[in-house]
Amino acid sequence: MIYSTELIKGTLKTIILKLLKDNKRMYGYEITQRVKELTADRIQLTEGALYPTLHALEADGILTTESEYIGKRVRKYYSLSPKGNTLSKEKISEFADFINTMKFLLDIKTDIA
Amino acid sequence: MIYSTELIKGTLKTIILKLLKDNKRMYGYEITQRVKELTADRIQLTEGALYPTLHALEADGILTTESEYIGKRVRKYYSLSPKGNTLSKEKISEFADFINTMKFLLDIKTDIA
DNA sequence: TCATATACATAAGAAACTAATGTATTATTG
DNA sequence: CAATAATACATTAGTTTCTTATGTATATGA
Repeated sequence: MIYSTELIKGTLKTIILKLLKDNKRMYGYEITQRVKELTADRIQLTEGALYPTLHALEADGILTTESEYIGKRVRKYYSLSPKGNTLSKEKISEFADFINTMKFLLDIKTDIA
Repeated sequence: MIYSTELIKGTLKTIILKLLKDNKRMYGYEITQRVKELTADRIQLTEGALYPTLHALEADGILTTESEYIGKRVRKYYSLSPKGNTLSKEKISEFADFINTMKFLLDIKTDIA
């Protein structure tokens, strides 16, 4: 199943914050690949959405960056700031709560598997 | 918990289609009240989002309408067309699938209650 | 060597929302 | 019975956030 784009909207920040919570530091391209892999291609982040969001999170003091050269190519690593660490937890639990509300509203049964 | 607006984005159509699937016919204001009630005020649809969406769904042949006078006031009832009935099922199962993907991605445990 | 993958970035336009405003009727309550 | 809140529709300006396209450059594999 490929999700309609409208459905994924609003989840990008949460996804980024979750991955960085688990991985200490990641670079943009790596994030796109990891999400693709973890969701069996169901969610494919586009660069046009990802990079501006990363820049905004950095500007807000939620992410910090370190740039490194890999050969001649720059790679920009992102990490959670303390503020970002807090926000990460908040966003994930907000989404967990949202799931429960929507499951009730849409009368969706949990799979027992 | 009050959800961040970005989170609810993209779920409006699905919510409308689910309510109309269960209720045969409903009017706009009724939909806002029902959602508020069913979610314990967690999701509050705004009229500026709801009415244009209802109009768009009608224009797409997904919803049909009947206007009735209640006293001197017009009330506009919406119902699912056959096409809308199909779409309703699709949207709900798409969201159910999306929930599972996100639960896995964010490592969210299902509540056993 | 040619195509694909890696890796960053921006920018125009579209979609979908918020917040505000507008109009009008009906019900409640002090 | 006057004022307020609730009911019920609708639109619009502006914002956010995305898509799609484009741009630049290096690295890899066939």
